[in-house]
Amino acid sequence: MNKVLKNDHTEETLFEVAEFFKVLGDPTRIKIVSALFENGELCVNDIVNLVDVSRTAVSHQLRILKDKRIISYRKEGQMKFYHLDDAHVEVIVLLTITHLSHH
Amino acid sequence: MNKVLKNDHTEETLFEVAEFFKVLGDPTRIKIVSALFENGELCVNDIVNLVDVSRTAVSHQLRILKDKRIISYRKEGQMKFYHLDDAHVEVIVLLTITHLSHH
DNA sequence: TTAATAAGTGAGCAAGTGTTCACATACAGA
DNA sequence: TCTGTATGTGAACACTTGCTCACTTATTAA
Repeated sequence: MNKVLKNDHTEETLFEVAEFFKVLGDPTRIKIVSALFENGELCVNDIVNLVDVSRTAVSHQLRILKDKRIISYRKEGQMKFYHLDDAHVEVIVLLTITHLSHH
Repeated sequence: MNKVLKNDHTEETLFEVAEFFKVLGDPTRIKIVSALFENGELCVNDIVNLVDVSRTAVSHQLRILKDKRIISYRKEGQMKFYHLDDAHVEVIVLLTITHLSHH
């Protein structure tokens, strides 16, 4: 109690970490992210079929994931092919799955 | 599009992953977790001082973290010393901080 | 037993969130 | 141009969430 308490990570950094986890902390969004790192690239319709959520709801969630730089897309004709923006995300999710399976 | 789409991780597993991320996806809770892995063990009062949130709010969040098996405590007299329940959590958070800093 | 300290609980409420509905935009083919 | 397909947007709304307030429990010391 009278030892010096540490608080190395800044308020700002931890807030960003919380923001990142909050985005992945939704069933629809984590399903989208999982579908993307298992298939590499998917158009919106494929995502809708895989995650079993309405087209509109998927669109809204894709925007949130895009805004947070977790995914991006490649346009081809009238279709958009989404993919993970950063391999780190896959590592973090897989590590978490491993962690939870050991519980 | 006509290739076989993969969906290896079960709905159930992904839901648990989302639950886990949701718990860490709150500024107060991530600050508590961060304070715990930097100091090893802390009593409630120390946590209150470090995270700058009311005693009551900290109590509520400690309960959520405890229910999700992210932290546990050791009782000593009238005080409770909280600590992380699993080293994986620290790895996941630190990996995420690294990921975000490369952005 | 009384008072003080450490921590937790439950109701209430303001703020935030995810979905749906109706509508809009963008592109391709006839 | 008109039609169909692929995708996105904004408002509305029910549901969730994190905080505060008042109160409670547990432990220790006087």
